[in-house]
Parts: sequence; C-alpha cells; structure tokens
Amino acid sequence: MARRLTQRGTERRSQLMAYAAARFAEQGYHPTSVSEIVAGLGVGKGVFYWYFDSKDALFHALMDDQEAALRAHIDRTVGELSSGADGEALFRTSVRATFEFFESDRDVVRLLFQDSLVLGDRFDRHLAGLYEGFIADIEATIQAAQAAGYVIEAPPRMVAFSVAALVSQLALRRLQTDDGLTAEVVADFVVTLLLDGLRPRGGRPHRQPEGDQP
Amino acid sequence: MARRLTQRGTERRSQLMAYAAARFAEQGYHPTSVSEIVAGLGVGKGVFYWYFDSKDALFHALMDDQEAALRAHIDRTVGELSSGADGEALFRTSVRATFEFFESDRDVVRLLFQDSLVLGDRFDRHLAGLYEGFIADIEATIQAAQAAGYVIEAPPRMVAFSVAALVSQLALRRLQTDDGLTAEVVADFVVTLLLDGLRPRGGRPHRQPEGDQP
Amino acid sequence: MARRLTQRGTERRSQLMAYAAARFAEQGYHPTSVSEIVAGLGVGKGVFYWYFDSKDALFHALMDDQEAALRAHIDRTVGELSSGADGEALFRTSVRATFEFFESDRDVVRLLFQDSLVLGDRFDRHLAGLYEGFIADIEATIQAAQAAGYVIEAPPRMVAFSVAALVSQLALRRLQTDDGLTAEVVADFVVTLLLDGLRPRGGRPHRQPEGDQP
Amino acid sequence: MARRLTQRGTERRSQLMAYAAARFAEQGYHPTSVSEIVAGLGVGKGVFYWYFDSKDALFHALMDDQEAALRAHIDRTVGELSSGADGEALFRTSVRATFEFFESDRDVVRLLFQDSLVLGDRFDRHLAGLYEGFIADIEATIQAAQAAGYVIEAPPRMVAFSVAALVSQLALRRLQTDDGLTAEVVADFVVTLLLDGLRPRGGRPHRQPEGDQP
DNA sequence: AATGAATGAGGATTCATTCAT
DNA sequence: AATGAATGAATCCTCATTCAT
Repeated sequence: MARRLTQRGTERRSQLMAYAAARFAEQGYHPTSVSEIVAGLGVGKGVFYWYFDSKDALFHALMDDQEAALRAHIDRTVGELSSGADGEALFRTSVRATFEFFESDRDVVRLLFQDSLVLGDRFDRHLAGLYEGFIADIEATIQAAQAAGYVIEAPPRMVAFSVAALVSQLALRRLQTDDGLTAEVVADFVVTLLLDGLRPRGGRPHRQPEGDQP
Repeated sequence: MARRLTQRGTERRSQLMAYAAARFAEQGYHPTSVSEIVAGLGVGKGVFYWYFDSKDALFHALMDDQEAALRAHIDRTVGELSSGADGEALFRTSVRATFEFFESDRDVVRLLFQDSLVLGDRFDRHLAGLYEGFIADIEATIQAAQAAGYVIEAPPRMVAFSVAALVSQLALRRLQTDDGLTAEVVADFVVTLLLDGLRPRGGRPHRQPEGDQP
Repeated sequence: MARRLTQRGTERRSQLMAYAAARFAEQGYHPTSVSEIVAGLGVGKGVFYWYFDSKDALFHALMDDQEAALRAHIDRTVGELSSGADGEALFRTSVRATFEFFESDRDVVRLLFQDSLVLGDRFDRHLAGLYEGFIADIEATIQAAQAAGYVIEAPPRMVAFSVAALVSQLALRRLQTDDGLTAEVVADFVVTLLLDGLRPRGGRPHRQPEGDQP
Repeated sequence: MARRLTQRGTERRSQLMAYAAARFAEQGYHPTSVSEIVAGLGVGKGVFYWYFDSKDALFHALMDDQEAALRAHIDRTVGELSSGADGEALFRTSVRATFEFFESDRDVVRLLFQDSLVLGDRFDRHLAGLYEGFIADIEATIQAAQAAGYVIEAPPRMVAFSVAALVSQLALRRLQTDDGLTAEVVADFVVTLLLDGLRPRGGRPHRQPEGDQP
C-alpha cells in the first residue's frame, strides 16, 4: 500500500470508503462483502485491493478518518468560543459539537461504535486506541475539575466513561428512534444531567409513603 | 422446533447454549461458526440442528433467556426490600442488582450488547424488543417520578435512555478495563451521578477567571 | 482433521488422493486447482475440505503415502531374497524394486520429484525429510561397504546422492521418452554403471590419436 | 515484441530478467507474480509488458539465455584445452565447466530444472528442446566412444541420460546441502564414477558369506 | 438422538493482462 | 517508455444447512 495516487485515484479511494461506510453502518461489518462494495460502485473486484490491503484495512482507515474528523470538528468549534469562556461553557460546547458531528453524518456513529464487542479481537487494539483517545481527554479534564473542586470525588476514569457512555449512546439511539429532538436539545440535556443530575436542585417535596420514584 | 425434550435433551440444549454464548461473547456472532460450536462440544453437526432451527434461532433463544434471567434477578432482589423502601432505595437496588447480574456471568453483557448495529436487520426486531422492554419500564418510573416532582422535566424517554446507557456501558466497560472497583461501588456511583450530577451540591467556589472545569 | 471416517469416508478420501495425484503428476501442483479435483469426481467443493485441511495438506499426505508404499515395496522385495544373498544382489534387487514400483504407478515418480525446487519453501521441510530418508539409508549402506573395501573412498553422502540421482532421473525420464526398455534392463544398467562404470574392465584399446571418447 | 531497444531499454530488460530469475529460483515460477517482479524493481506494471509478451515469454527467454550461456561457457573452456587432449580429458573438462558454471550463478541451476514436471504442458516443448540439446550432444559422443570400444555396450541414449542425470542432480543438490566440497572435487568424482564405477579396480576381496557390500 | 458426509453459494483475495494518459 | 488504474476470472477456503443412515 502507501501507493502514490493520482487525483482520480484519490477520488476512487474516497468513493470506496464512503460507500463502505454506509454499508457497514447499515448492516454491520461482517454482513457487508467486498463484492457488494465494488458492485455498488460498478467497478471490478481488483479495484478494492488496489486501494486497500484488505477489508480489515479499509475498516481501520475508516475509523481513523472519522476519529480525526470528529476531533477536528470539536477542536474547531471549541476554538471559536470567546477566550473568556468558563469550563462549563467549554464542556457544553464540546458535547454540542459532538452531537452536531454525528448529526451531520449519521453513518459515522454507527460505524464508530461497532466495537470490539462485535468485531472480535482483530479490531481490539485499534478500537481500544481510538476509544481511549477520547476517554483520556475527558479524564484529564475531569481530574483538573476535581482538583479545583468543581466535580465530586470519584475515580476520574469512571467519570470519564460515564460521560462518553451518555454522549455516545444518546447519539446512537437518536438514529434508531426518531424522538423529534434537535441535537442541541439532547446535548444540553446531557450536560445538565451530568452536571446536576436528575433530582431537582433546591427545596424538594417530602418523601411519600407509597413512593416509587427513581 | 418446539420439540418435546427428554431430560438429557434439555441438558444438551443448555450445553449448546452455554458454549455458544461463550463463543459469541468472545468473538462475536458472525465469526463464530456452527461447526466451531459443535466441535467444541465434541458432537456432530446434526445435534445442533436437532435443537435449533438455525444459528439465528439459537442467538435469539440466548437473548430471550438472558433477558428473562436479568429481569428475574432484579425482581427477586427488589422483592427482598422491606416494603417501606422509598423510590431512591428501589432505584439504587435495581441498579445494583443489574451490576451484580452482569458480574456473575460476564458473557451475558457482551452478548446482550451485540445489537442491531452489528448484527444487521435480521436481529433488529428482536433486539429492539428486548431493549425496549427495559427502556419502557424505566420510562414509566421516570414519568411517575416527574409527576411527583422528584425528577426534573425532560422527555421521559430520553431520560430513560440515559439511565440505560449509563448502566449498560459501565457494566460493559468494566469487563474490558479492570479498574478494581466492586460492582457495588460502580452501581452507587451511577445512582449518585444520575440523581445529583457531577457538580457538588451546596456552597460552591466562585467561577475563576482562568477556569477550565467541566 | 484426524477425523473418524466411515468406510465410505475412507473411500472418498482415497478417491480424492488418487485423482489429485494424477492431476498433480500431469500438470504440476500449482496448475491443478481444488475446483478441478472436486469437479473431476463430481462432488461438491466442501467434500475436499472435509477430508483435507488444505491443498497443501493433501499434497503432503500424498507424498507420505507414496513414500511409505515405495519403502514397503522395496522391503517386501528384498525380504523375498534367499538369506544367503550377497551385498551386490541386495543392491541390485533394491534398484530393480524401485524401478518396478515406479513402473506400476507412473504418477508416483512425477509426484515424488516435484520437489522443493519447484514448490517453494512451504514444501521444503517435508520433501527434504522424505528425500533425506532414502539418502540416509543409501549413505549407511555405502559407508559399510567402504569400510569393507567394496566401494572406493569418497564422501558417502555424495555417493549416496549419485545413486539416488541415477535411479530417480532414469525412472523419471523413462516416462517421458519411451525407449522400449523394460524396468529390469534399466535397473541392471544402473547397477552396472554404478559398480563398474562405463569404461570396459580388463584389456582395453590403446588411445587413438584423434580420440574424442568420453 | 521483437522491439528495437535503446541502450536503456536493453538494460531494463536485463534487469527484469535478472530479478525474475532470482525470484523464480527462490520460489518457483507460479508463486512468483508479475506484480512482485515489477514491485521489486520499483517500476510500473506497464514496463513488464513493454518488454515481454507474457510471464511465459519471460520464462522462456530466461531459459534460452541460460542455455546459451552454459553452452558458451563449456565451449570456451573446452576450446582452451591443448589440441592433443584425449577423450577423457575432454569429458572431464566439460563436466568441470558445467559445475563451474552452476557455481557462478546459483539461480541458474534451480531455474533450468524447473521443468515440465512442474510447469505443465505449456513448457514441455521448450524444455524438452533445451534438455534434448545437451542429451543429443552427449549421446553422439557416447556412440563414437562405443564404436571405438572405450565405452561398454548399452543404449547410448540411456547412457547419455545417466551422464546428464548425475551432473545435473549433483549440481543441484550442492545448492541445498552445503557439503563443503569444491565444484572441481565433485566434478572429478562424477567423472570417476561414470568411467570406473564405485567398485575398486584391481584385486578385490572375495565375497564374504555374511556380506552386505553394495 | 445423533453421526459423518455432502452441498454449493458465497467469502476474501490474487493475478495476468490491458488501457488511458 | 512508463505510469497508475482497472478488469474479472479464478483461486483457496468457509459455512449454514441438509441428508442418509
């Protein structure tokens, strides 16, 4: 690999990746065959292997690309914030950017979250790395916030996982059940939930004898 | 199917399911072949198709079983609570029971979360149903709690998804990164996070000019 | 592999080996496809892989079988010699038996001598071993004969190679150019050549001025 | 083909042949792909088909070249002999020259002996011709020597095959098992074996009752 | 209830060759 | 003279499933 590509070659490669991403997102990795991909583009089988070493390799390339794109989108959005923004604003902006990104290309989420659970060991290393990237970022932020007293004490990694879990799962489920909510509304709910929880702050009703609230 | 099974037959069937569950959990559904399953048990191919109509059917049976087992475990645990327990106690107990269940059979989580994303449309209906079962339960609880003022206003389904997301993802990640925390500690953290959020309640430090807390 | 085979299974396996041997002998290993083999027998593709792990594995099985058969044939023939037979008779008998064996199944020679030269490294170990088996046998005999003064001094291994070269190549070429000679005549010529050389023993003509004899 | 080549073109062609020869010698004809050859030289696929009609054609060109080179080497070496040399000296010189040639380019032997056995019918005609060239030469010499009484009576073609077999196989095996012998020593052994056989000339020990000499 | 045997479509991948540029 | 791109038949092999026994 690491071929020198002409303009046309670069386009072909992108075409293949885009089409494959859509099929993987729709049906999953295993049920999507290379034949299906090339047939979908109306090209010969050899074309696939001219651009990718294997089906696996394509998948990894896809993941790498999307991860980079997500990071770039978040960084860009956060970069646009006024320099005086506080931590909460930063956090909220990041979460919103994430939901926006997933909103703009619905395949991406489905793709990014086909993880090792499903794809077997061959993908573990790659995906673990990818996931870890985000988790580690969040973890660092959490630790700083804890040091400053803005976040309750708890193992930062567990907290980071929680943040990632909420963001990723809500983004994902939005695709499956259209609840009519905008990305922004969901993002803001996530931020509120993470910061303040489900229990109303301030004076609250007394416990009821027959109560079964959460 | 719907065969009438002898005692021995029932055992065989369980054996097959247990072995298949382990393999599915380890490598995923597609990469696990029927041959591998029967070979692992040292029996002929016919055995498999005597007890199951297809590989799909086995998978669905597995899901049904595990879902029922999880529900039973939660119900049993909650049923042991003193009748005077309040909503928060109920909630905490349910979450704990869930983590305990996943703790007792690590394959189950990996199995339950190989979802439609990965398995393609054939599994959608089944899994959607499974997932929906839990979501609907939580949703009902949330609605009641909101009516009573114990939970902030927000689309109950979204709230329910959030609860499910946190519980399931933290249970899942525990398998992959051994953080040395007990199921109970994680469960309690999840409950706290959901109820009160990450931001400390009570008097808080003022915002700092250079702040970067979440 | 190492499957338990029924009578029918054993027959199928033999059928496959026989047919494959013929094709390998005729066209060589690489130009013979698994499809061709199963088509030739009118069976499905899966049949091949029920009996053999791979095309390679079949080839090795073939080699093992034929080597064993050749050895057995030689041992049997030599065993029928009167117990008072001398070394020369033994040698002559072995060489004759070898030619007979190759005569009885013409594919075998072509098969046994598709060697590492042609088949690449994957076959090296196996074939080297096979070839070595015979070479080592001959080498031991040569050494004993040298000790007793019946054979001239020379590195025994080189001598052994020479014997193997003559026997195998003459057997092989007989298949390609029908010279109308019986296996026995060729065998006896080989023995004579090896023992006494091409130069007539006893009184010989004087050198001629214009000579160009070998 | 039959292109008129510039100087640079001639070099390219030679480069391709040399590289291909090395690969064919190492892995065999079939396992070596055209892609591998051009990649090894860092050129595009088109280059290969500019200089050769096909992979087969390259192989044949290789064989032709090497055969010519071998003949030339033998002729040159023999031509250097004093004109009064007798038949034995001529023979010895030819055999030595052959071993020297193979010694100087180890790939050649491996290449020349990838014969029809391995390469299938397409190569038969070519290789048969090649081989026949040498065999016919030797055969003529043998016949002359037999007429003059220097060589025992036996079908000359069979004798010629024997000579070719010994020379080629010993040259070949030297590559695989480094026995530490020089080309000259092996060549001389071959000559001695062919002329006088393994049995010592002159007074010989009587047969022993329990004998096991060759 | 279970076995070994068989099926054959389909999977990923390779490869000699061709072609537009 | 040479390139990168493309072709598509063919390769080895897998696998869910069926079947005779």
